[in-house]
Amino acid sequence: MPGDPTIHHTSDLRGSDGASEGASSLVVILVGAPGSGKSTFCDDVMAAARRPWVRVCQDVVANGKQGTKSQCITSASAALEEGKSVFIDRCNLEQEQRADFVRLRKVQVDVHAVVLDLPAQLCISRSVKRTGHEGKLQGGRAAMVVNRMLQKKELPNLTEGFSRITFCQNESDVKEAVKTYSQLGPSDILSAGVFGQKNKEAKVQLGIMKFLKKIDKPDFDASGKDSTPVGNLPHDTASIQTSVTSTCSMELEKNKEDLRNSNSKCPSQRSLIGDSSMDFVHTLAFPSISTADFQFDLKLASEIIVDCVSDFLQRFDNIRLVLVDLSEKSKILSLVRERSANKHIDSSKFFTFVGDITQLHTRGNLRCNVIANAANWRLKPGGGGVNAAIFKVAGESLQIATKKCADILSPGSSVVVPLPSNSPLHSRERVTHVIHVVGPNMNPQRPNCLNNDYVEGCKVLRNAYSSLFANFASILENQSKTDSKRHVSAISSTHVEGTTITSSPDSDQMAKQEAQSNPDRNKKSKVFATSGASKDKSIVMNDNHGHTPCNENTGNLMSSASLGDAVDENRRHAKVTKRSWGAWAQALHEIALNPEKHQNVVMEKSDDYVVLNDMYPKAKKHVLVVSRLQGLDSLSDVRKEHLSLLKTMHSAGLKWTRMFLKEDASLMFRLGYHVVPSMRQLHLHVISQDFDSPRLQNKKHWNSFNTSFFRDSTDLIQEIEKHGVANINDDESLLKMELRCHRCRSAHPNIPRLKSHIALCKASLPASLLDNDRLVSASPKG
DNA sequence: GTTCTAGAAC
DNA sequence: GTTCTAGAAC
Repeated sequence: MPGDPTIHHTSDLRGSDGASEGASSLVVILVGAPGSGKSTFCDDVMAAARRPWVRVCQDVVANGKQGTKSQCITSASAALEEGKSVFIDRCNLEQEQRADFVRLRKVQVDVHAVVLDLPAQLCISRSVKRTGHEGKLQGGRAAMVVNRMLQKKELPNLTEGFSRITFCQNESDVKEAVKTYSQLGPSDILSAGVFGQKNKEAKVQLGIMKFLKKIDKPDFDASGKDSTPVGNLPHDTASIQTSVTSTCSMELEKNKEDLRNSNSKCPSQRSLIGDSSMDFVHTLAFPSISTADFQFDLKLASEIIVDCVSDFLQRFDNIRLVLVDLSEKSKILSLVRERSANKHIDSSKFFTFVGDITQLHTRGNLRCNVIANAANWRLKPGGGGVNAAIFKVAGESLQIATKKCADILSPGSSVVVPLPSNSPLHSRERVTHVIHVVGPNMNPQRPNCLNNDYVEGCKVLRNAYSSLFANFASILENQSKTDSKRHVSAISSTHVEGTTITSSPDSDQMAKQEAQSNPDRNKKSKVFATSGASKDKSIVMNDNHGHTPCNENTGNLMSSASLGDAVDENRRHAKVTKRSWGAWAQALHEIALNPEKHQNVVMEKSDDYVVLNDMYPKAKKHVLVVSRLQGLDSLSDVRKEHLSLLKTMHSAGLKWTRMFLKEDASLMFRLGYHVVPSMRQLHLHVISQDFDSPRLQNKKHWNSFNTSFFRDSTDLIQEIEKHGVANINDDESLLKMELRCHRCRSAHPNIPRLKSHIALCKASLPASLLDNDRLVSASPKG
């Protein structure tokens, strides 16, 4: 072990004796300045490794070229999926730079840090001397860069989410660490904690790791009661090493399954979550999401439920999850029971329950402090089923409390609402929190259903449960913080050692405390499920993505709400609220309404539309067909009555493509609309697919034409014919997606590189563009 | 929509 | 140090 190579090294490296179901993968985040030897460390470990490793290096992640952080995350996730362990080989000197990689942690995936904290002088001299460095950082300027970076250095801390941190401060430390990791067999597990840190002053905060059950509590008394306030945890590295390699810890890691099934075997196994009295177990009761009104396939749903439950239970002790349904004959309950038994899930931690979720305590004699609601996207009472029942029993106070937390909820996400104590659900049923969840809709009788797209549906349903459980955990975490604060204050005021606080705080009080510890929680927000593999939905749930309030942007509200009676609601809503447009967004509106004043730019004019060149073309050919109908500003305003206008505009666009193709037969075109237009007045983009233009300058430009932010005119016409309204996903995070070539789908770190690539890429455009006449070219379907 | 610019990343 | 992004202002 670095710093003290002999201590605990043998016990440090332990096999799991085949007890675990599968090998645990590792994410090892290297932390160090350029020249600290990160790549060499990876190479040395991988040369002698006893498990499969993948090195993810930002300098080469994009097909051998420098890539982006999100590409690194994608690449790391892919390696983990394959059961490989991953080195994150980038500087990672600041906490923020590490955070996204720490989020790769999940069941069967631990995240470690290896800090190559070598003398700055050494790093600099190595950086200056080297040649052919992947990151092109070498020679004279290296010294300055390394110095600057080291000034910002933030050494990693367990509270960031690492289960193990190894500090290396000299070559022999590095050698030891290389040995430790290279000897790690496929199912071996390294013990948790901080190793090799010389600085005794360094604070070690273990609260979060305890919460995540990733490390043992370093100190507990013989009675097994948690008597050590966080502030009293040993800061001395040696004592941490001793505690994490105790017999109890060995058992814990050797056979997690056995220990999960028995709280009594190892006192330290008891989680410190929430209620410190052991007679109450935090319990979340939840209905099956999406399988009633939204008609999600029961078998698939049962698989997802059990998988998500199983994942979650591996992380937490002293909690219970209960799936509730009204009828004994419930198919979903029996499917879940069957699958759960097959997966050997501890039935004391997860079980099904027949009864009314609003009367579990009084009628069912089942104490559940948190219940989930299968909510609608508007978070409104009414409708039917569980949602109506919960709002009815909880009374108006739940509506008010909900309004304080969120406006709307998108499928796949959830929001926690602390239940005021005056709610009957709180006083009678002892429920302190309701978590509203929205799942995917598979019911064709409802607008915007997923049309049997079970790939997307399963993804959304998984997200819904992950979000629900993570939010349940967040309640416990907040309560745990509250308890631990109280605990500390109790000890300091009375000096009675070992006192445990058994009172459960009033939820109003707790809500206030929560608001203090998490200011965003009570912020009124829309809650959107984020898309993109790099984001961990289960971690950030109450994320306000910066969308404008509903009354300022009808379009935004409309299509983000893609469920149930969203369309009707928006029609009503659209009548009373209109999006406001900035002065700069009025240009097309002005031209469309007064084309005679703009003869210099108008190339064609009819009663229905005008055609003009886009003032800032994003390709060789880029024209706009602008509707002249007043009040029709964007796709979200389009209804069946506009169908013929849309068709007329499409024909006009096609006419112009034919003219362009006569000039240059190699061009290919798409005709479509931006889901959220920047300029007022409905306008159709006719754009050649070369994207060869100096005006294409940023990510937003690219993604607005190369993600589902761009909707093909033909598809929209079809949708409006069928449903009377366009099915649009206006998630503006689409505009921030990684940059991918529209031909070969390769990812690129920035716009200049993407542009160099697309200038050369000879791959065909995706086959999907050949469907439904989305692509217009000189030789049809070519 | 663009332009400007601070600051992130290396 | 340079390159590039992303947010503010218009």
